[in-house]
Amino acid sequence: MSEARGPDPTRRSERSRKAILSAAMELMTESGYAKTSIEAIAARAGVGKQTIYRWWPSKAAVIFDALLDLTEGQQGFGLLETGDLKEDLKHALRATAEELADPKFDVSFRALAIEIQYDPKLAGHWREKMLGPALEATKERLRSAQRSGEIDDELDLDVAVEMLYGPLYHRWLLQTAPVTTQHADAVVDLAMRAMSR
Amino acid sequence: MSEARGPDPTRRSERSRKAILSAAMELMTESGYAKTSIEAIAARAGVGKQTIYRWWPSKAAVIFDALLDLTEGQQGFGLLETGDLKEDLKHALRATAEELADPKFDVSFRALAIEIQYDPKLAGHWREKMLGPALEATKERLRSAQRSGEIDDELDLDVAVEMLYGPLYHRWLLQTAPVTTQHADAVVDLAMRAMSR
Amino acid sequence: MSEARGPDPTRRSERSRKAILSAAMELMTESGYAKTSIEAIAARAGVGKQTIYRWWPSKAAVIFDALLDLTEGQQGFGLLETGDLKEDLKHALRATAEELADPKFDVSFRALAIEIQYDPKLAGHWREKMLGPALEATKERLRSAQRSGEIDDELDLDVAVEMLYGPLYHRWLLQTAPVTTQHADAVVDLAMRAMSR
Amino acid sequence: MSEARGPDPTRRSERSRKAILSAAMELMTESGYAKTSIEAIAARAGVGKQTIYRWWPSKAAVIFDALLDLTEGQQGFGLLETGDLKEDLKHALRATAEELADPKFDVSFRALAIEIQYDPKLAGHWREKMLGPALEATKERLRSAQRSGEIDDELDLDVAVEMLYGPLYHRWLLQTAPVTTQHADAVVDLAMRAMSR
DNA sequence: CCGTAACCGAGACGGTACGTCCCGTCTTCAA
DNA sequence: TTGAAGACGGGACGTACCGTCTCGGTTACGG
Repeated sequence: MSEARGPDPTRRSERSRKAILSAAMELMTESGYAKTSIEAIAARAGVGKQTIYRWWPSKAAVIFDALLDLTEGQQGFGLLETGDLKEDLKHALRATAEELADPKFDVSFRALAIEIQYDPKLAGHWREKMLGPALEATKERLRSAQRSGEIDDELDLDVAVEMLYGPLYHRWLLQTAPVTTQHADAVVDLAMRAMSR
Repeated sequence: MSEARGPDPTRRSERSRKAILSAAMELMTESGYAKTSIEAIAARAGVGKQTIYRWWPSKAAVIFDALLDLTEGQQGFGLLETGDLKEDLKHALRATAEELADPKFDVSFRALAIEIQYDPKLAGHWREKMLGPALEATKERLRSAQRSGEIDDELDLDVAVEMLYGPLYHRWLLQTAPVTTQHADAVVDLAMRAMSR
Repeated sequence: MSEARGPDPTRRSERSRKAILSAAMELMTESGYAKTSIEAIAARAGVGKQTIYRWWPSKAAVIFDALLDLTEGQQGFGLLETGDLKEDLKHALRATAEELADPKFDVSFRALAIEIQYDPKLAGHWREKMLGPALEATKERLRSAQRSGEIDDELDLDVAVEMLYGPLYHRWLLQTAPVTTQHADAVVDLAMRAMSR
Repeated sequence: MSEARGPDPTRRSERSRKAILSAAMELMTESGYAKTSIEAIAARAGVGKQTIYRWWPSKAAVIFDALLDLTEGQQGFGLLETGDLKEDLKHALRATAEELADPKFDVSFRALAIEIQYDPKLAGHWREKMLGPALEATKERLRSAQRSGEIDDELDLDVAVEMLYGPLYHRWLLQTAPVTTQHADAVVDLAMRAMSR
């Protein structure tokens, strides 16, 4: 999010960047998105407001970077390829379920899910950096399963991926029931029946 | 949302109620949730701010009622029961897809999906009045299909319902692709393979 | 200064008005004009900033009203008419000298003397309400002295008045020497020599 | 104003000094004192902010130097000594009147007249370099007139000088009427009546 | 049929946060 | 080492809304 043209990125203070990102995350979990003001982030981070406005175009962009920072260092997005498709998918979906159940993630993720409605640039970053990798990796694993004959090779993989992750997001978004690893397992078991042959 | 204790509902001005709700909807589609202020709604509706605060506890509650008002008069939530399960499900999911693709719905629905995070009372109404009926109706249709032997009667119907609606919401929420009736059909076709026998 | 068109003056809070004016005066004497921010006035007065901006167009306008409030209730501007012109003038100039020497007055008066440069509306009020009355009263006293033959009736009274007050303001503005009642007396004594016959 | 201890004056860039001073003057006449920020002066002069802060302690000090620069090269402050006191005084006062009527001078002079209230060091320079010379020269001319018997040798020359310049400054400061050479003449004519014998 | 108690429109109030401008300091790099 | 450039922590600007409050006016009901 931080590629603004004006200021000189080589002179950027890494110290401030980190302080801002972690102050943002703290405030999000403590008080939620609406009450997390730029002013409060700046104060908590011990930084001038301008230093935030210089490098990020909006509160949402700060949260986005903070969330990326949090995710970073996590697994390399590639799915396991143990030979057992069902287990590999369960592994992936359990990770997603845990993320969605983690309050740190939950609050920020949900907030960004709205903001992308109004901010096309943010929406792009969101798709490319936030969701794309995991979804693409899953699709790739399914492609490999098609090659090995485990699943139907006529299958529309986009819909298949949605059938895997969709139920989790449905539960999470609409708060109809808690998102758990058991639920993830149940989803994979059922989805496999649709994909087989 | 309008059951607050203090004021006397019998003396409530229906004229103001309607003006507020439609002003709210207008502003939401014109400018989005964040910029739709109570002040602006009051001004647009030709109403004092207090008249809003008297009857609704928050902006989200106003939007919620406005959205309900919009949905109202739509189909009676019960699913068709033509004997052809696949067609009945397609009918239902196409309706949902069209709603999600409708900007009027989109903006408000998405906004409320965040707010329920912070407002448990709203979350309750949301589940009961907004989502519950359609989801429950679908579950009921699946139960009837179990009874008639069309689908597996060991099936976990909660997960089955999520497998139907989840892919639509996934696409819509994450903006990975447009939500269309064709997509709804594809989802039903695939999900049927998981539910059969 | 407070005749702005927008807000309804009948609903104005007298309590706030007074609090603002005296907070402004306090801060002026404590910290000077530059450091007297609207924000600080509002905070000290226990008032929202908007309440200041609603009724005054600028910081200078607030100070102006505060200064007027201070002056108000003072002598009725009319000069004494004891029959002894020299004594009457000394009475008037001593009062002016005391004002100029009073820090409360000094700070605000000097600040306004700049601001009128940029704000024609303020300049008008300044001439009409702040300076005009005293100057006009002095001129009137001189006119009466002309009628009674005490002073030359060819005299240009505008210049005569300036010759009385000018030396005091010169000293005060340029800080060349302290402004005292003794100085006022000396000025009157000398000026009388120019006006006589 | 430019004698700060730290930096080495022999290495100072004359180019920058001039650019800063004239940028300051330009901005003062274009936008007034309040809107003439150090940042704007630096930008207009094509100079880093530090170069200003290195050599001047405050915005007022820059303006002061800029104003001195402007005055410099003007008449050598000494009053004419033609033998005709009245004409010599008129010559001097007309010059002052023209200065006060010149917008370039007006804006800066007025601004400094406030600042000296808060900055004793500046006040000193102001008295010594800005006002002192002209006032002292006038006093000297009056002394010479006392010696030649043209005017009363009991006269308090400080008050006499104030009686000459005071009316001009009074008009200028309080904006009661325009300051013109005609006015200067009228003042001298009247003041001469007080000083004679 | 006449108070009187409510809702209503309007909007002033004490506040919080916005996004911007500028302060004065500090750091980097070129000449 | 000076100077151009500009990032930094910070303070104030003037504006937009927040949610509460008070003000007339206008129904509409109970004595």
